[in-house]
Amino acid sequence: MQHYANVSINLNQIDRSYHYAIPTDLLDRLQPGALVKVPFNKQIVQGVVLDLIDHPEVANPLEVMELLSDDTVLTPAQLSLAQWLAQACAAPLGACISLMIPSGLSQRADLRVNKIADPQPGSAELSPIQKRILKLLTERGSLTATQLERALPKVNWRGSLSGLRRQGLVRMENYLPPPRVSSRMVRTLQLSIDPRSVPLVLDEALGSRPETIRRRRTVLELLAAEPFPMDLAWIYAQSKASYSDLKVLEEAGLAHFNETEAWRDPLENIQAVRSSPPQLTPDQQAVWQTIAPTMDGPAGSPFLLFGVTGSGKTEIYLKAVEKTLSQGKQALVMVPEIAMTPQAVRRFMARFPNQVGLYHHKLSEGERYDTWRRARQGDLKVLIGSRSALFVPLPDLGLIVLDECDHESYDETERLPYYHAVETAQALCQIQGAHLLLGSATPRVTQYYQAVQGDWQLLRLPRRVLAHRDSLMSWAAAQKISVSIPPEDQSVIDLELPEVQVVDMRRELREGNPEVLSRPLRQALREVLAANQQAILFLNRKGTASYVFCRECGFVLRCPRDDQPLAFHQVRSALLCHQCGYQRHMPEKCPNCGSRQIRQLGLGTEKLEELVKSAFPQARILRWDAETTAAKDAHEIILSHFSAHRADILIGTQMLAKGLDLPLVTLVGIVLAEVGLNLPDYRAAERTFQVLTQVSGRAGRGPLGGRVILQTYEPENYVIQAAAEQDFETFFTRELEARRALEYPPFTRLVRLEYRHLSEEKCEQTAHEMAALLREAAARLGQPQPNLIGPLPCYYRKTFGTFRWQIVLRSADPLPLIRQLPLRDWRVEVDPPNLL
DNA sequence: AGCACGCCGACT
DNA sequence: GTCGGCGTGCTC
Repeated sequence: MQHYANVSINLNQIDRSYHYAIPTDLLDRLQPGALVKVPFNKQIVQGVVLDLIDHPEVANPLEVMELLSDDTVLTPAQLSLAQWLAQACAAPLGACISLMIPSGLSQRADLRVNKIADPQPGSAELSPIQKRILKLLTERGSLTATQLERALPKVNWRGSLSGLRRQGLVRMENYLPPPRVSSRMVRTLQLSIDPRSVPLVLDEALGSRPETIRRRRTVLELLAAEPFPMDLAWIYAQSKASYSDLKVLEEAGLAHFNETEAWRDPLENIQAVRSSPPQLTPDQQAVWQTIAPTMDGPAGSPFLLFGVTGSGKTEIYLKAVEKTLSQGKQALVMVPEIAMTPQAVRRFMARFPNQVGLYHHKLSEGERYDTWRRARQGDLKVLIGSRSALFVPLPDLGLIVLDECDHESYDETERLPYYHAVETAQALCQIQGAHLLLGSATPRVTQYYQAVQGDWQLLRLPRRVLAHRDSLMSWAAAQKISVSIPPEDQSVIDLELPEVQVVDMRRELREGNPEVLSRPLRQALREVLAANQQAILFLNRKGTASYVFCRECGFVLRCPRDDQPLAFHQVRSALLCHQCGYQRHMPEKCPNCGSRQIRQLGLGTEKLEELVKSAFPQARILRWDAETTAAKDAHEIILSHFSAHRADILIGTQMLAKGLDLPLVTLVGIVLAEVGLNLPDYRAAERTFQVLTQVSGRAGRGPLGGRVILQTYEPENYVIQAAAEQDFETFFTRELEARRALEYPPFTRLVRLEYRHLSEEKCEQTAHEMAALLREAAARLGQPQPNLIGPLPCYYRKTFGTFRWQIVLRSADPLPLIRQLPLRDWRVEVDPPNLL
């Protein structure tokens, strides 16, 4: 019998597990994955049993205090996934396990403080803080750490408390507060007799007054018609009966009360009409014929479904899910920004009624808890969610669909572990033997590289499908417009990509137009307004801040050593290369053409709105960016206003790239295409290409067609040109060569080490010490000198008053080296999504 | 994470 | 002189 448990502590920074003795009453109830309460360094905390062991590594381990879950909280697959995550992300195991505990169940240690004596007149004087604490305790009785924190913000009350305890004035007690969620139970009533004997029940058994007898008989008939226990609320609504009526039926032995669990379901009030699969287009047919036979066999390499928005990827997802369900397995469907895209959920609900669950961080704790339990029981066959849905247990997982796999919301950047949903999904599929289907209109360079290398299987849906004939006709009728529709026999209509016109802004300036809006864009806007159609103006705000370029010739100031754009640093009034640390003064004149028109970019959406307003005073303008969407539901409000044609021009940032079909939009104006391209980051080119093609795709989503006007100071740049041609292959080939030359992924792997501190000197010093440790560790491992970028200040050098410095390590296999380092207080990102 | 311990500057 | 700031080490 194994009398000890190896327990992972559910605290974010704990990087190892600890051994505890199992008390006899728990000996046969503890198993790997169980949630337990344990003492830990004078605290009481939550932990998860990793495994049961015979011999503890310390002499007299403390005992497990309590089993907190009847069932295990983590499935075996989840335990494996947590261990994989800890390795892959170089993150503490505790943080990885915490991800998989539904937030309502997770408990944090708390402190309760009680006053046990009044200060004696003769004894030592109390400090001001101690007096305040005692006063609070006298007024309010016992206080928890949370309450003290609220009452005494920014005060070190913990330190003062220990003094009070030494004097015997207060008692402190560590405890674990109860979980915040539990199952919601509803009372039900069920027939105790055979339904066929209900008509035989005598009136006398039901009561004395005819009215009462009728009410109670109605209840019996209701129950007889329904073989399952019935909610009391449902009975009341249908029968006018009251609780006392039901009680009488119970006492007469005709029915009995029961309790069943009521699921809190975020999809409860969403209507979806059941729909059957449409006929596949020939392209879809071809793709499906590759996927379907593979899905009959064991899981192999992932599929990458490469197709522009509107090319019909979702129908393939639906087919794959359908096949998974027919094999008796569960499917996980991951969608970025799920909270903002109810239409995707509706489509799955319509195809798989009553089998779909929804999971994302905006749900209530109760909804998440119930969805988690239904998924674990195998009740839910399809789970749709954001990246956090990866950590919902699906014991019979057969398929993961990951839509728009290039999307940045699949990278966790806020808190530990800094994981990537695509790689994590891949690991989970491997653990559970499930198939993986990725989809993207604009895959990342690293992702497409995997596909061309053959690690992933590439599938293409090259054409945009406009719409099915019927829905198109009804839309046109509703808008009171006439559309020309191709011949009768085509039920599906292909849609051409919009035409893109590149406007050279240097030429505009030379020819006497110094404005932000070029003459062709103004003209196009005039035409759109005259035709009562809609336009979108796009300005990529990311990176508008600080690169320096010449308006005369388009020249961007770059590092002479490695060609990275130089960033302008206000404080030092200097230009700095974030790749190698090269530094120089801001020049007076353009080094390329001698013009004095050299400046850093300073245009935002707000300024743009102002310019457009004065140029087109009659137009109704909406602005859509981080500022105007701060309020709750602002996204939907702005979008619905615009799609209802209550505005003519929508001005916005990258948010515009995604979103609804807007068929009345016939013009997309890209105000300055190369913004973002000049951020000092290795993925700047691919992000710019992605956002430009996505925004261009907003034009011409309807039968009215559409066009794109792309303004730029760098019309020769390969990213701009490829985006204008919507030519992914050319972009990919050129970008891959650039990555190879600069030793960036996919040719190396990166690890970003970031240090934050209030003092910049401290940052700089600590970063240099760490760089030295890195070199020592490499030598110890017998590796060549590590390939480092930095130590350097981050591009966003100061955020919320703290300074940031970073070291980037480039290596084919950086993890063994990273594991050698004392990285407490450092932020460690393996395969960082950016280097800013 | 949070607690103890030990070292330092600021103020009674 | 001590209060309370913070850096460091440890938790079965």
